[in-house]
Amino acid sequence: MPFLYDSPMSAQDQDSDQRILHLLQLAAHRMRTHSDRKGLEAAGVTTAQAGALFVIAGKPGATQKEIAEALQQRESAVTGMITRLLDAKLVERRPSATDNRAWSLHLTAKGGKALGTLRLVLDELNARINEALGEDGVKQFAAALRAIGGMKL
Amino acid sequence: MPFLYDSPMSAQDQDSDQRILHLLQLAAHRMRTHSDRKGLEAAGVTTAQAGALFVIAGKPGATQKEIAEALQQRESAVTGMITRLLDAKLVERRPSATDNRAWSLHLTAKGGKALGTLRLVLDELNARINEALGEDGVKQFAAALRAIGGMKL
DNA sequence: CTCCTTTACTTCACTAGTGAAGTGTTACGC
DNA sequence: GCGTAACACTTCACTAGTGAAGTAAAGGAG
Repeated sequence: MPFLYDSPMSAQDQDSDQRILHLLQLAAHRMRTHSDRKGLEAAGVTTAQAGALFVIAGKPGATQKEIAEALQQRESAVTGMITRLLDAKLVERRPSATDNRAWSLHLTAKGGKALGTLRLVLDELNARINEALGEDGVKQFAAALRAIGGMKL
Repeated sequence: MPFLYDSPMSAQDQDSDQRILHLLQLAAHRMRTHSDRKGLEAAGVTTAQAGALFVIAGKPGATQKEIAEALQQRESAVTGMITRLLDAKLVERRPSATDNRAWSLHLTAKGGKALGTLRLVLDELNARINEALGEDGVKQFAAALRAIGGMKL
């Protein structure tokens, strides 16, 4: 029955054909849950929390607005995140010296230590990705991700 | 001052050096929120819901276990998702004919229609990605995502 | 100086996921 | 057959995000 071969794209192939979009979500989700597990067991910190800690470490005194911009999220998401980080004593905040609406955020000693541990965990995972994709592969992959990040929507 | 050029990686570069991992999360999150907005306005359906609908469309009668496997999630996540899809009348379920523990899931007419609309939205976004990365770029990108999806963890 | 708009943050209701613990079926091994 | 292990699904507490609406401080333009 030759007709079967005339349409090699069977139903499930076309349907999983959210294509790149779906592959991207799947890969990101897989990496995220894995690094969540590793981060929690090694430093008691999730991937999302690590993101905020990295931003604050890179810019001590950062405001929530700045964190929201760096992580490409709404400020309401950052409010929630910072609340959890304050509860966990990983971060502390004081009123901004120059703007009474804003907070000035800083890592605690505990936060700095957690970040150090986290870095090892993430470096290890990044190394595995490097290994899987190869030197050039990683560069092209990063360029593609940046291109998607820079797409006008 | 030549020394400035000796260490081009300044503090914030190293800190955002969760590297590929972070870029991947950022790009995935950006695409997701965008397609959530588009999907909601065009078909009243989110990206995550679209995922489940695609699986069911590709395999009518699918069980929640099968959906969880296809989407690489826990079954508890699928319970929640299906509950919302049932509430929205996009999906219906009957007891499995062969296993009294399992449900047999099917799209409703409304679900099928929503999926059709969704496909257009996602195709459009995929097309924009194709445009941004180029023919070859997309192939390499997809290969990289698959490699990451297939990494042993 | 006053009005008005913008801005930094908060709150709320909701979607979406994890992971652990629990319920009830099914499927074996003997 | 019968007990027990594996399995399909559910529930719960929690993290993490959106988007809309609200509060109070900041910063002009007149």
